[in-house]
Amino acid sequence: MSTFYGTIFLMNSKKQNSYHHGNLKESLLTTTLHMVESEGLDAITLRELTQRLGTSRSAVYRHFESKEALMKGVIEQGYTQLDKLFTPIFKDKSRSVEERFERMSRAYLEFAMEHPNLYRLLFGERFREEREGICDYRDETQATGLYALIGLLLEAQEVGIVEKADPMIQAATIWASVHGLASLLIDGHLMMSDNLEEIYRYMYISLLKGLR
Amino acid sequence: MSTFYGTIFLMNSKKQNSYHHGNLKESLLTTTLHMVESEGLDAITLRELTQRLGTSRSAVYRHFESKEALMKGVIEQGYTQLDKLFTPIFKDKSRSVEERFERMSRAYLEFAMEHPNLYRLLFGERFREEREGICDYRDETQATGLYALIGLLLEAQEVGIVEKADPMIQAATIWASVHGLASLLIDGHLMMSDNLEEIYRYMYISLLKGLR
DNA sequence: GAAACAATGTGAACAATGTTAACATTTAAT
DNA sequence: ATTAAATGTTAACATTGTTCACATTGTTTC
Repeated sequence: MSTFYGTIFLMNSKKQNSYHHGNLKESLLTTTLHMVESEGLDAITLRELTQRLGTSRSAVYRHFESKEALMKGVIEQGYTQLDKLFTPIFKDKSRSVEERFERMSRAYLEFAMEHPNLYRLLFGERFREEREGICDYRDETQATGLYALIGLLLEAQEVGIVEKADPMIQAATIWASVHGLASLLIDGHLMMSDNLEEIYRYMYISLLKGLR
Repeated sequence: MSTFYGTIFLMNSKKQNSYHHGNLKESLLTTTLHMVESEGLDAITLRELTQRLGTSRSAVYRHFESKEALMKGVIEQGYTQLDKLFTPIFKDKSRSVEERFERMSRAYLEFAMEHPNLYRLLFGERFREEREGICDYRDETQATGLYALIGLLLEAQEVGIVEKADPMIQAATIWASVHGLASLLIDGHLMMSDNLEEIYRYMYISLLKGLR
């Protein structure tokens, strides 16, 4: 995912010998996201963050009410990145429904495993309040949540590879499976990295089989 | 789950007018578990904890190397409680395999929803290191992890309601589904408490259907 | 262009947290 | 009874997020 953060270093560097940073708010969001990804949620301290940007701690409070408000902004950025990653897969009408399904679940799991810290930020136990209003699965414009999955399910129902039933409930079923596997893996509950592919295949196949 | 903590109040109260507490280590573990359950992980501070027990903060360090070591002890207690809850369901040979399956998954989900904070402590993102060595699914004596589920799956394969395949992988598939649903629910990703029963039923049925 | 104002950044302080070290008290062992 | 070990206390420390008074820069208004 090098494309995600390609512009970081330009944005982070403070304008030389200037009192004002220039675009501190943006830099704060981007750098925090970067730090979360590479070092985890616990590594985020305002001191470390502002030190990297060459500003003082209290400068943060000119742009965000609190650290949590900053994190809320970072979460928003994270979901945007997710959308950018997933929307093309969902909307790629050149591929069959089956293919899109397969690619979708794979991409989801891969994202979780390649960016465990970011995944925990977006879907984990912390920042539940900060997430409110950001990740609404009923928002049609968001591919992140359940909504895009529902569209795909409706197509799948037409093609006949998924039984006709409430797509919302089917989407929840699928999301639960994939999110559950991702969570168990990145949080160290399933220590089976050797046969991960096997597990994934079995889960994916039996998942579709169960929905047929 | 009132039975869990029936003895707390006796154990927590300090021996009157005595320098030594009596059983501080036990009280620390029990009270912390209680606090986690009722107020969440963030509410656990050594100050609040020791104040409730009538001791000083630093007394904790006579029994635990650090706060994290204390939490590790609490996690151990939590898994013990889970085992006590689940083992009878697993081993109740008076019931059919189907019944035990159904009761098991229900009990798991109910536990997560009734004790979300405790569930997060045991299975969430935090305390991954502290969990190490405690929750090993390969330990035959633990009903908590995958092992008991594997036993049940072998029975189910005999009866014919589950196809013959690697039970470890099947167990991972089931656990992922149930854990995924539980996590999404308690962390506010599925705001559908009204039709929760419907979702659960659909997921459970399609899960079994997929494994057949 | 100068003055007034808003936006943004700084430095010193604060309270809350986990942790440690030196000392006190009780219990157990010899 | 004396000594040693176990257990608890007090005072301090470093780290964290946060706030407040002040400084600097950018923008608007006349």
